[in-house]
Amino acid sequence: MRNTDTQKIERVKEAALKLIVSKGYHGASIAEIAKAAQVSDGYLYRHYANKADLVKDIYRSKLKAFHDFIYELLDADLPFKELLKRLITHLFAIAKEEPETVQFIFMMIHDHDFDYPHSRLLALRDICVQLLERGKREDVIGSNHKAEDVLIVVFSLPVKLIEARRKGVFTSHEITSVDVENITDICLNALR
Amino acid sequence: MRNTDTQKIERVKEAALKLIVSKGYHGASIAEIAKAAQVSDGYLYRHYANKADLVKDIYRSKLKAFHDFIYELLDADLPFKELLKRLITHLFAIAKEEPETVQFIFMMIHDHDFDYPHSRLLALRDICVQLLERGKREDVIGSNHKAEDVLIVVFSLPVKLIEARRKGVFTSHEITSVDVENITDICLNALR
Amino acid sequence: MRNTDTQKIERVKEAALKLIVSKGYHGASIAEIAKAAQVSDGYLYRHYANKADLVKDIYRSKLKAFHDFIYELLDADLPFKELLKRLITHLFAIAKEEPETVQFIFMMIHDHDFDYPHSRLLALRDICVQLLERGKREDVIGSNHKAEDVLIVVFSLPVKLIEARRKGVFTSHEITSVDVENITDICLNALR
Amino acid sequence: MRNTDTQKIERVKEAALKLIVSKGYHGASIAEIAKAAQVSDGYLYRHYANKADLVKDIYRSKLKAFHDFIYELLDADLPFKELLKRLITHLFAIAKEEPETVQFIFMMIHDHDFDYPHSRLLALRDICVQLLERGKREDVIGSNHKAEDVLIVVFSLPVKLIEARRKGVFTSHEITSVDVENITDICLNALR
DNA sequence: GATGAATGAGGCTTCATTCAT
DNA sequence: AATGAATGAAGCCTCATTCAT
Repeated sequence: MRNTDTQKIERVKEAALKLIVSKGYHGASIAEIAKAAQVSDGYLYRHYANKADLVKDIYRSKLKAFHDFIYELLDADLPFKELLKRLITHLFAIAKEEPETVQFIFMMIHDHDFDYPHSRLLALRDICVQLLERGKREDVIGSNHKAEDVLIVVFSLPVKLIEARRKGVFTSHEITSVDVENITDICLNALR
Repeated sequence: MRNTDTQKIERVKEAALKLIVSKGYHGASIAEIAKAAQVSDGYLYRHYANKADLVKDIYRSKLKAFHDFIYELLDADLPFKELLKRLITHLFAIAKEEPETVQFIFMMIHDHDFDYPHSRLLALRDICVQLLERGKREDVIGSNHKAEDVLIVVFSLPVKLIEARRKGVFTSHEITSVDVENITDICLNALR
Repeated sequence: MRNTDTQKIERVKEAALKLIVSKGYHGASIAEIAKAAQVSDGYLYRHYANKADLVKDIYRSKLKAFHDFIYELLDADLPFKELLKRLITHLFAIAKEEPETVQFIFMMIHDHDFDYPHSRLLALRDICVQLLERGKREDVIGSNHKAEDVLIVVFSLPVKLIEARRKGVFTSHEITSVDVENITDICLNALR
Repeated sequence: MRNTDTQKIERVKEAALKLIVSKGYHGASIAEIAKAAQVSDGYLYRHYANKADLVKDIYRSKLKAFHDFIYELLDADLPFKELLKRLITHLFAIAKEEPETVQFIFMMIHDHDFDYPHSRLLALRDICVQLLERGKREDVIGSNHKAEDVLIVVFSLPVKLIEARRKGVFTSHEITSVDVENITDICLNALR
């Protein structure tokens, strides 16, 4: 029962994410989400007060999953470059395996109706600070740099590549390990 | 008459942009846009076939204005670093003076209902290629880099800073000339 | 439940028919129809894709009910004249008991937006052919006549009387059995 | 000028009739009518108080033209059968040459928003009475018949044929002189 | 707990009509 | 006299949400 329940709500979240990415927040109706999740319309309202709440929950959990992954990386005792490479590899893997998730986060970030959750903001800050410290300790990040610089470099360059490829600005080739190396180097150079 | 007309439709475009940024495409109703522009609901439909058309027009024109500015920079015979600095300065100026415009473009880029106009894609490509050539000629961009790398670096780093400041990830300080220098240097390093 | 449901949708169809007759297709708004049927606006759209669909359904069902009645008459083994009399009596009865229905069908027939359903066209053809055969077999219809003549005579004369009375061209007296006799005779003469 | 004026308003009436027939009363917009008539939207309102007035005027004038034609026939001293034949020929001719006119009248007749003009009702009555008298005088109409019977027979049978052909109930062949003879005979038989 | 029928507010769009020019 | 830009009421339809079962 608890099991069924968890599966049901997971199906709802998955369906919501996919439909919102492909049709926008308002374009994805509760009826459609419920149908795709093989759940009744009313079922949603036993778990969430309204549509926005459902979306916020998905947003929060996706961000958390990403941050959790980074914390795991930080816990493993890796050289900075290796850490960065794995982080970028992970980002590209998500973009490949569940491109809707990346799209979804992009959409939410730019939708004023959905604030970036404060707890996530704190986590993001913390992550950047830790990365900066690691980088400086290993002398791969210049002493003049701040945590904000890390944020800007590490969390925008890989993401911009994903976007550029999806849009086919120059090419639509799948992202490969060559790209990982390239982006990692660019990031390292940027922060030198 | 012609004058009034131009002002009216400009008010509509401005109101639409602002409301869409603050409430999303679907959240900004025609009624609200028209009211904010002090225009009747029907007025819109004398100029655009529908709501999407209005938005596409704004999107296209904002992108074009940005690309036009860059082309002007390219035409002026500036050293690469100076060119880059001015480009970044311009981006920050827009973000400061009309933050909604930047937000609007972000939203559109991530909204599947609104394709990036093909003509703009070509312009963007062309701009990156020209920047790459300039950079290589002056030996400030490494010979291993491609136009895509320029795109990723030049068009994501400054923009990410704008976003980080707006969200107050680390600070909400206004962006200053110090930041311009900093971001310019990071970009140059990134492409070395 | 099922019961309520059927009643509801019947109320909608009835209200739609009446309002369309009195105000025309475009004159009868969904809001008005729904209100008259004591149903919400949205209710309609759980049963029909749109307004036109609702109207088509009513149109089709009214024509079918009429054709079904004639088929029953044809199945009963009546002399041609008696058959004709009953058909005409039925038409007048409908015109008296539910004048809107007759009006509705007239309106639909002359509205280019609503095609005469093909299945009904075939039924009408079939009915005329059967009537012709019967009449010829009993020698009350001249051998020179075609099914089209039957159509023209049987389905226009009674209907034109209904219309003339409704408009009060000569009189607005209710249609009586005397009229039935009269019209029947005129029809029989016409096809002799 | 007067000339131009008359032409203009005639163009408007013609455009209105055609558009109303093909798209319905509400489907034909003033803008479209004005455009088709190469006239400004506002021009209509210098001649008619509103859209309905324009339509009423067209309706009235089309009916009048038809009645005038019949009065001319009545004035010519023709045998009843010849008179009837010419009337029917005329009806078919209109149906062929300007089918929209016939359609238009049908639509108006069944549209409760547009009353049959009283003056036309009187004319129609008068016409039927005169036809009845003629027929009786020549002994081709039975003494038992009333003016209403004439109305029903003469004004519904030919019209129903036109409709049947247009809809292709049995055939879509153009109406020919053979049909004229046939319908004339049927009418005469009907009134014997 | 779960459903899904029903609601009705609100969205986009059309178009008859007005009126300044 | 004639225009046509502008209006805004009103129409059709969608969909988040509720609630009886």
